[in-house]
Amino acid sequence: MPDDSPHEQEAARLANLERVRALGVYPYGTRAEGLVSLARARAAYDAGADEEHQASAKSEHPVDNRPRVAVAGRVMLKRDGGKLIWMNLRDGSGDDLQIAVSKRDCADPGFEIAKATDLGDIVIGRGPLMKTKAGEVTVWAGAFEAASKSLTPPPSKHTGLQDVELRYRQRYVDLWANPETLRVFRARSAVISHIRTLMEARGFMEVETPMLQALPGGAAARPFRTHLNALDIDVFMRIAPELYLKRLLVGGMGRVYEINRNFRNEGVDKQHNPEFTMLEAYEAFGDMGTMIDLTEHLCRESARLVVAMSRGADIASVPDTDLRMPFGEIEIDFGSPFQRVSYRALFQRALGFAATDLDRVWAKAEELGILRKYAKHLAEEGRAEEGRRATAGELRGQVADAIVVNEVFEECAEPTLDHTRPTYITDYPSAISPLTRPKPSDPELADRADLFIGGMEIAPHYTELNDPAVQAEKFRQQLAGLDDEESTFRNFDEDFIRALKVGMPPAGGMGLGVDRLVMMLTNQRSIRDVLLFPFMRPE
RNA sequence: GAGGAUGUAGCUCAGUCGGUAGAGCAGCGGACUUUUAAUCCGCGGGUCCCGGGUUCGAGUCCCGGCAUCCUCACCA
Repeated sequence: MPDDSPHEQEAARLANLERVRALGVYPYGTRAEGLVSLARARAAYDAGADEEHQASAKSEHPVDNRPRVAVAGRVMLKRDGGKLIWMNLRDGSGDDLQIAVSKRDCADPGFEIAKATDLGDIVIGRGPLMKTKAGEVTVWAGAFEAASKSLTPPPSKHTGLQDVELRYRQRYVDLWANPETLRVFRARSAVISHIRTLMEARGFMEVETPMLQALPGGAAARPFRTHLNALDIDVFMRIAPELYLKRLLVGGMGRVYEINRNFRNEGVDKQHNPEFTMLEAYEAFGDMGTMIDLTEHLCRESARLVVAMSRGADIASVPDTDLRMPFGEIEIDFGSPFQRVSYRALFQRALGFAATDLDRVWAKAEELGILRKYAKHLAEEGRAEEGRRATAGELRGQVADAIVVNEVFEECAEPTLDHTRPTYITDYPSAISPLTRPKPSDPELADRADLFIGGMEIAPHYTELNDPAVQAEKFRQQLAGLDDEESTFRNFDEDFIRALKVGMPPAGGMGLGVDRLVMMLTNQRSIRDVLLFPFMRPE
């Protein structure tokens, strides 16, 4: 009798669970020996079938020496033909494989277990590989075992799991129901592993620095605050590892890198998750230029890896000309040399006047409405008359020119970059680069370059500041410009200055947004699609 | 923070003008030893996101709320 409770489908599965138990079989399986992935099983057929077993079939006394395998997988499809049951299994190898359970050929109680198998169950099949009339490689089960029960009905076998929210919240279903999801995360894992290999090959040592910090620094961002009970003090999740990695340079570690999470208490959108993965690297006696070479190398070789994976080909066989990665409506060219343009040149090209032409910059800022938020800030701080918007003339002098130049730059110049060509913007203004060494030839400019790919900022590169006096002064300037809320967690890092006084070698540094790079390489428009468990509001 | 869209069966989705809640797959019963989204016969399954309101009557209209997505703002 059909169960008319709301949990009809679960009840049916529980009934099948009991059918398996009644056979004297534990439905949730045990350790299993000799299993091969479905992809390897298929490969075993291709390798073994042509030579051995076909040679045997043609001989006078054919023996059944078809390759025998043991496979495990989740049941995606089931076609019960009465005394012969067909199923399609899926595992994490990125392949599906068909299995047939015949009443005649399968050892007891395998056939009865197969009868009681529901879509979504995990099963084990052992037997020879064969090809059906239609040419499909199939495990002809001599034994069939239950490995785990799925009490929950699976998503549609046609469409998979489409609901975006469910895909993020129930990634454990998304991963096996939607092959594309598994593809993205296999690529992500391989890229990060490959980056480690590339970094080690260049002599960089991986380190781990504090994620729980008493004094969050190294970037301009609001931190998460938490509490350390043992000492009864507030501590912070790190916003960047930079100040600790530089301490390691002082200590004599010449080339260090860290791949780990940063936490920033800010907006959540398609490009920002509260926690995200960053590669940060520092090279003693390098500079911005060596770092630029490094990120270009890492990005290009990561692209090569992803292309090789998609082809099932060797990484060395993929030429630079094939590194055109689809991203939405465009293709991003990772194979050609990355382009370079200076901050001021890009500004001039996009705006039609120089970044140093401050009258026109301020006028443009006012035209764009950029000044409004500063007027609001000033009003909130009581530095301007309340209820009235300060004019550009009044704001000028209270807001740094470089900040306004940069607002105009980000609004008007950055979007004009060719999204199909990864591009370094070089020679940023020193005033907005507090941890970077000013250029000796022009102290107004910093030895800093930012890599943009597909319209997204992927990585900044710096020639690091190692003069403790200059660094201390820049810290002071930065703190002076902060409002009350920010200054409660932004402090002058005395120990970092003390470390610089010990002497840090000249160095290049960079930070690469790993999630964003993976987005580019896997054609995902949202950072949530490259994070296994993106942050979600609690249900 | 503002605006827009979405929320209906386990999954994917229809639902017209306000008038008894629909389909495919999944599920249940039956048949079937080479099927490929198996097929054939039969059957059951609903907090229409939540809470109010209008109405004789609300999945549908109105108000409030929640969640997700998109755009913008904020934010390196």
